[in-house]
Amino acid sequence: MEYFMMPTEKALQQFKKSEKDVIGGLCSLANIPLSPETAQDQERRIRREIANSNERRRMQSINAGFQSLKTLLPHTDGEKLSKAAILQQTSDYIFALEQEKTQLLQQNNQLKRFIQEFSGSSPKRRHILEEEKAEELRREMLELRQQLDKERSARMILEEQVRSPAPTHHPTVIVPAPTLTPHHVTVVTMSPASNTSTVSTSRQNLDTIVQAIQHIERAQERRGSAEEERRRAVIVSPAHVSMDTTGSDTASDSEGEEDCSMN
DNA sequence: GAGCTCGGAGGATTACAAGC
DNA sequence: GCTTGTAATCCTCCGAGCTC
Repeated sequence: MEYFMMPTEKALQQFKKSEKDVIGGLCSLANIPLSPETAQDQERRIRREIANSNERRRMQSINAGFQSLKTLLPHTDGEKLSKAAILQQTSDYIFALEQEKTQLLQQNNQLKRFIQEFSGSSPKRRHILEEEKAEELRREMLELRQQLDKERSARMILEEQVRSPAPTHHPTVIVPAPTLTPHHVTVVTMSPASNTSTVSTSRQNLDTIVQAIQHIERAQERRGSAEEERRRAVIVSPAHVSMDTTGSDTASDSEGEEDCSMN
């Protein structure tokens, strides 16, 4: 088919060449002495044959390589694969093997660490573990401090509400300040928001009340005086509170001391 | 310069779809 | 089911370029 599409000149050239080959071959078979030109052609033909043979061998080695590659591929027994497919699948297979290798190395390292941890720790290792523990404690302290700051600011807001002139109808607890100054009191009010706000706010309020009660109990133990108890820790109405607290310098002065009471 | 490698051209073979 | 056209793949040949 493609032969007929070939340019006429080329076809003719090829035909002439093969004709020469045939003639040369016949002459050599018949021991007919060749003209100098034909001998040259024959030499060329021999060279060509050698080159072709080499090319065949090269192709055979390439194909052998492809076959050996194919045998290394998984699940290719009897499956027909082109050279391109063999190359592609080989590439994929190598990639998959490398992934698997990486995964296995990671597992190996994990197991090594595990064994090291459980096979008696060296002083150095112990030191490292202690450092880690200390770091963990530092983190916990930091978290507690942040939580404390939050609670403090929440309480400041509450105190601000207490100091405001508008009367509130929420239960208020006056907590004796844990200081030596006898007239300092801390006012803790259930905020109106506690009814509608989030659970965390209610929890904060509840915690504050509990802490206030504990404070009172401690104060009672310390002072032992019934009269002082009555004066320093009373549950009063909101109107009372606003009157009492506005007169005192509690809110601002007790700020630093609350840290101790809260902690 | 001989040998080797590479790329292009052409032919053979095979698989598959479409038309009858 | 058979024929035909087509695409894909492989092999061989050949010339050109590179290496030792």
